[in-house]
Amino acid sequence: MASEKLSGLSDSAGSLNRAVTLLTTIARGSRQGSLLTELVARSGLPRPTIHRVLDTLMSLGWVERDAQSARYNLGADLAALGYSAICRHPIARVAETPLSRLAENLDQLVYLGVRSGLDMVCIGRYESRSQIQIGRGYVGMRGPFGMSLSCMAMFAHLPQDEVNHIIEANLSRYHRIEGFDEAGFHRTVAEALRNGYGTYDNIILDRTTSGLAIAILDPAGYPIAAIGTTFITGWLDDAGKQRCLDGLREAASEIGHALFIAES
Amino acid sequence: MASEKLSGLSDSAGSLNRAVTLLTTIARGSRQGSLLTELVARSGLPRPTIHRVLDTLMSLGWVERDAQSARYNLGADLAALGYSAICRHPIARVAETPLSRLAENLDQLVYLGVRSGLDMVCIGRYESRSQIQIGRGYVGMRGPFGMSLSCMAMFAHLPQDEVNHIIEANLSRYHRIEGFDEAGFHRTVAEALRNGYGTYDNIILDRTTSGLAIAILDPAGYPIAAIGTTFITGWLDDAGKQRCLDGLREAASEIGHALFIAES
DNA sequence: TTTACATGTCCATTTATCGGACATACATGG
DNA sequence: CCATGTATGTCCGATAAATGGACATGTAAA
Repeated sequence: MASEKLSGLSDSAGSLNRAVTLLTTIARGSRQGSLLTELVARSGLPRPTIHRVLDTLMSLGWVERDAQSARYNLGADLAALGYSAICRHPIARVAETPLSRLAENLDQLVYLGVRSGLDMVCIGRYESRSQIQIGRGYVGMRGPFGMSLSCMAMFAHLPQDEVNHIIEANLSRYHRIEGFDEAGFHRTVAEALRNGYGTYDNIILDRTTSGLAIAILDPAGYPIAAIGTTFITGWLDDAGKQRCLDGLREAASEIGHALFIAES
Repeated sequence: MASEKLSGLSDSAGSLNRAVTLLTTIARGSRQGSLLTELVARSGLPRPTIHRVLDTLMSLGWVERDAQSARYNLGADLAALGYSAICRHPIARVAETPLSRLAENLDQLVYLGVRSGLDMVCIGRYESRSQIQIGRGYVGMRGPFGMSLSCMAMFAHLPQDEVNHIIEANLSRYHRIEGFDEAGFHRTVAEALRNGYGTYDNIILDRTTSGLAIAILDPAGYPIAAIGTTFITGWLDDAGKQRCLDGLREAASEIGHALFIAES
């Protein structure tokens, strides 16, 4: 248990790496923040080191600590920097219109997600007018890459090596999730690779919802994001699923064009 | 010239401080990113150090470099972390509804901004249905604190020491802005302190627009954000301005309540 | 060719990081 | 009341990393 490497790449630059590892670990935790002990367990770093780095990060405003709960959380200055970083990566802005429209047309919840290292981050959630919204994801939610619908769509376009590497590196994290079914997971991944899009039926976290997802590709064919939609299992027949797929494909293509053709 | 201290607080923890300074410097620059030389001039750090730290930040995905322009910019992984940081600071989410409504009621552009150290960061822009949108600000824009409308409203609620410190520390940055009028600036600040809200008439950057702003306070009375609205100078009479102020006050109070009373 | 500018790299010196070990605080329970 | 477990705070010598002056390269203008 514990002691994963978060980066997966470089090992240079000590304290900065430690800081990034810690911030990522906090981001992976609950929205209420994390206790120091939890960070020790999840990051695998020595406790005094975490303590020291967190002090530095707090003095920089990148980490805050709730007075009551003593939980560490991402700080306001990091959020402020986040706004600047986000506005230079226009994917969410470009996706806003087509995905809001799609959610309305399908009358279903639509998600937009990107990969960040070994994680999947939800960067958009578009609700329909229906009272019933299937899904508990929220913008900013971060989980192990592979555990959400959109990941399946991206697996279908990632090089096989990369898929294997991600799954292998994240397997211990998958197993920490209650009700994880490894055989079912591998079947779902294989199906995604075969279909070229992501499907999601009664696997992993949720036994009553299904979903479909399509990747957004850069000009080289590499998946940079994915959009997915969820519904209650059995509520859509094949024609309904096809309508979802068509809508997702159209939106993905529209977003890809806006990103790579309209750019400068 | 150049060589400002960005932090203003701590001097411990070498490389991490350097990294944060650099990221902030990049965020302060144009949306297209910054050349290494520009970062040298604006950050005041030695060039080899910047070069090295940027390499590290690039290996972490926190900084990217455009192949053509050779400009450094905030990276995708920093943006992803930004989503997580932002969703733990619910101000923008809470502000969405009241400020969209306000923009519609006033039929004017409404901004939401927060302070981050010596900078002001725009974290919300709410457009009316009018074809005429007065203002070039965008979400993620970062500038020296004191140069925008919302800062005036926050000055009115900051301790005098802090006001003086910010202005003194930023004065050289103000002067770098074309057309900066120091006397007019000080008059505007004094007026904000007297009124308790921010006004903005023909000063600083823009000679044709005016604005009004109100701070959002935490329970201790400390300003955590500000909302402002802009219009063409002379287009509003005193009654119109009063209507703006009332709307801003109401929205500020609503956001403050949602943040601090509804919270757990 | 010369001058100027932006960037890339080296490496001896300096300095901060590292983390095991120890200390504190506060529950719970026998 | 003390033993036990758990979460956190701090010290400090050994170690490893950051530092930045100096030099090198590539490129465009004079």
